[in-house]
Amino acid sequence: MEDINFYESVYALVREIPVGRVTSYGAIAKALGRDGAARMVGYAMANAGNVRPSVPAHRVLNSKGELSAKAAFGHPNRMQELLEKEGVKIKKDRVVDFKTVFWNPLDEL
DNA sequence: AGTCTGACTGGAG
DNA sequence: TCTCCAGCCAGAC
Repeated sequence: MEDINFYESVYALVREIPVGRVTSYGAIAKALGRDGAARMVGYAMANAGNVRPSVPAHRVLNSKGELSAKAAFGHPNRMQELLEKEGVKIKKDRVVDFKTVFWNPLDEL
């Protein structure tokens, strides 16, 4: 994935996230060989809404498993609802059993 | 080329 | 478990 833009790489990887699983910005950055560019991943996701095909941005959380992006989903509970609909339990804006639901692109891709 | 910014991160208190 | 802080990187101006 070096022949395309950084953003496109991010979107492509995010689209690989299995339903019912989540990952972190840092994990994605590292998987793309840009360890430390976690902030950039988040910045790229901010534009995910305009990208086609759609990107399951709600499956990308910060390293603590918190829904740090919920504010960008229109309604504050939208992101949580999407995740719970896929089987991911949320408690106080945080994924329950984050370590278990966590999807590591470096391990499983 | 310089400066600012952000859906982040890991460590310290 | 929570808050604060400095370090990070690519893109927009």
